[in-house]
Order: sequence, then structure tokens, then C-alpha cells
Amino acid sequence: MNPQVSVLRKGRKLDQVLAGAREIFLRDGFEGASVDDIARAAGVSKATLYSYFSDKRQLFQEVVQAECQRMSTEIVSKIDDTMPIREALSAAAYGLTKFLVSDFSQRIFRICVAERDRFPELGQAYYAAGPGNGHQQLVEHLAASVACGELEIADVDMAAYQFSELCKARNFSLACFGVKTEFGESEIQDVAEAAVDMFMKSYAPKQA
Amino acid sequence: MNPQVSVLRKGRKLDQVLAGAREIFLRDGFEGASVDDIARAAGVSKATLYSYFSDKRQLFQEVVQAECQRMSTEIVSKIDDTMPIREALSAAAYGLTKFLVSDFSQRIFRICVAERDRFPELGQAYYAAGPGNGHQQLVEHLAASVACGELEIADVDMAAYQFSELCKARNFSLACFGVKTEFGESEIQDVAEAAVDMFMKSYAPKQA
DNA sequence: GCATAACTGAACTAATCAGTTTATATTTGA
DNA sequence: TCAAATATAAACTGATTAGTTCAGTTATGC
Repeated sequence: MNPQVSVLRKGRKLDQVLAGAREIFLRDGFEGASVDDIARAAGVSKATLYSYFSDKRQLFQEVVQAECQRMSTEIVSKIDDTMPIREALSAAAYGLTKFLVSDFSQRIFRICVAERDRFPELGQAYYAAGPGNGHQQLVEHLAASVACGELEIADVDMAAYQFSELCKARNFSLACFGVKTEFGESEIQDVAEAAVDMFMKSYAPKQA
Repeated sequence: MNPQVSVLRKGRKLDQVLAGAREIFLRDGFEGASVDDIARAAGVSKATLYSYFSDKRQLFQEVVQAECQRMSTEIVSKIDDTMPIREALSAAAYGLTKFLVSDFSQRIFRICVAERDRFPELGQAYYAAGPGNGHQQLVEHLAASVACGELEIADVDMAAYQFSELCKARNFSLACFGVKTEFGESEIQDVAEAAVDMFMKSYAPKQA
């Protein structure tokens, strides 16, 4: 709703603190990050840091919330309504497949998963801003394509889940478990194309 | 290779220690678990614990390795060759969909992801014993079905990845992020059926 | 230029936790 | 039965870290 709702003290170094915290939390996670490290990375004294935030927890939440907002707006800004469905899906599949194995996305994912017990609301907020949001967008596009006869889908909601899940085929698990961390263009394209192929074979009306 | 290769001192309380460690690590993760807690849960003194294991790390590795073996043999034991492909896939899809959102599987997954930096080889071992192993099994089955004309698949490897990924649709992400933790039978069945439907539409030859 | 708010650095507290030590007790097996 | 192996409880070390305090410094607005 309101992007700047936080009631943080204003002050010269607030942005520095947030930037430093973002860097260290993203690198080390919540438990792994030490407040001294954050203060050092931010170029700020610990006392200053604690004048903005009541504790480590609050600082962490503020950082992750900001990241969620960043991502959410970035994802939404990339949607294109004018293409025919296959092209639109190809573009979406490629973007998603690539994003899912990116270092940034993997780090955020790991933090959310790792801190699920300590911050139950964190994963939920991330889900809503990221995957949940994307899912909604996709459902709307699919429904529109069904309405104009481009697609034939009994359960649009499930189809949307399947689509995004297909973009995780092979690469995502490998990345999650650290079996493979770098992916070439073709490894991303292959998965994206296979996802679109499968999706279209299932849900595009056959011209008999 | 060798299931009992570990060179641990033998002694009366070894099994107790492992059981206690399993319980606490599974509950609290590596960093979250305290050795005192483990000793208490095992009904053993800390000194005894440290007479078996040189440090917390080694104890953790031993526990996770044992869990991987347990799971791997359990999964392999459930495979059935005699069914027609659609039924076999339905059975596999249901089993996998259910397993993926189980408390146990989610906990192991979270630990592997959370401790990726501290134990890079942990996620890799788990992947090999679990998802990787399952993938191999599936590839073989699919290849056999292709050979006898039941299926028509250009890229069997990719198809297998797609199949197991489809079983994660909707539920898995929700569980991962803690948005939803309990799933009813029908929520599992729906996903499994949708996975098989999509898979068959893509890869079962049309009887024209 | 000066009062005020913001910031610094460094030392300090209090808690947690991995791993060790020691003196004592229990189990086992021969 | 007795000696060796194994286990115990509890106190201790040493390291790390969140959060506080405070005397002194720097920047800002008026």
C-alpha cells in the first residue's frame, strides 16, 4: 500500500546503514551477520546504527521488506500485453527461468527458508511480493487468452502454477543445493523453451 | 558404496547420541541446535558425546548422511515396473507430491539450504541421494516406455525434470515459505493429477 | 557564530555456546 | 571378582556477539 510507511528516525546516515545491512545480510544471512560487520560495512558507528533501529531483528525486517518492494515493482514493470500468447509466454518463461537461478534470487530464497522459524512472516511477505504476485499476473494473462480463444484451460489457477514451476525444471534444484551455481544462456533457454512447449501442447487448442 | 564406512568409536551409547542429534538437528537446524540440548535429548553426558565425535560438525554430517541413506533406500524400494505408464506415473506423482510437502522432507530441505555455505557438500550429497537418484530412476522408466512406444519424448532427461517439477506446483512453494504448512488429500491429489495430465498430453502419442 | 542534533569510538555488560577437564561412578567380560 | 573400558556431572575456558554507555567530535540550521 504505502511504500514509505516505516516510522524510522530520519538522519544523515540512515541510507548508509540500510545499504550496509543489505550487503551483509544478503551475504551472511540473519544469524550469520554480525552487527559490528554491518556497522563497519555501512561506515557508521554501532551507536548510530542502534539510534535508527531498536535491534538487529528490526533492521533485518526493514531491509528485506525494501528488497521485496524493489523486486515486486521490477517484475510488474516488465509485462507486455500486446504480444500473441506464445511469444508472451516465451518472454515470461525466459525471464523467470533466468531470474530463478540468479545469485540475488537464490540468496533471498535461502534467507527466507533459513529464517523461517525466526521470522515466519518474512517468507510470507516475500511470497506475496514475489511468487504470489507473479502468479496473479500470470493468471490474469492466461484468463484473457482463454477468453479470446487462444488457449483452452479448465483450471487456469493450476495452469499458472504449472507454468512457473516448469521454469524451475532442472536448474533450480541444482542451484538450491549448490550442485551447480553458474548457468549458461543455453541452459536457461532450453528449460524456458521446454516449458513453453509443454504448456502449449497441453493448453493450446488443436486446429483439427 | 559402503553403508557403514564411518570410523566411529563403538560404545554403548552411540545409537542414543545419533538419535538425539537427529531429533535436535531436525528440529533446530545446525546453528540453532546446541550441543547441550543434544546431549540432554540423547540422555547422555556432553563428555560422552564428545568421546564419539570430534566436534559438532562431524556429528551433524554423520546424522544427515544417515538420513540420506534412509531416504534413498526407501524411495528406491517403492518402484513398480509392471504397471502401464499412466498408472505408474500417477502413482509416482502422488507419492512424490505428498513427500515433497511432508514435514520431514521440508525440514531436511531447509537445513540443506540454510547450511549451504557452512556445508557445501551437504546439499550435494542430499541431492545425489534424493532428487538426483529419483531423477535417474525416472529417466530409465521413461526411456523404457519410449522404447515400447507408450511415450514419445525427444528429450527424456528434460521430460523427467519437468515431471518432478510439476509435482511441486502450488504446494511446494507455499510450504517452503511457510504460507501454508498442512495440505489435505485433495490438495495433493489435484496437483498430482494435473501433473500427469499435462505430462501425458505432451508426451503420449495421439492415436489419430 | 552558536545551539542543537547527529555521530563516533571504544570500552563494557551479559549472555550463549563449543569444547575440555576432572574426579567419580557404572558396566562389562574374562 | 577385579581390571579395563565406558559413562557421568559439573565446573571451567575462551570466544563470540547483541546491545549499552558515555565523553568527545562533527555537521546543520537559524
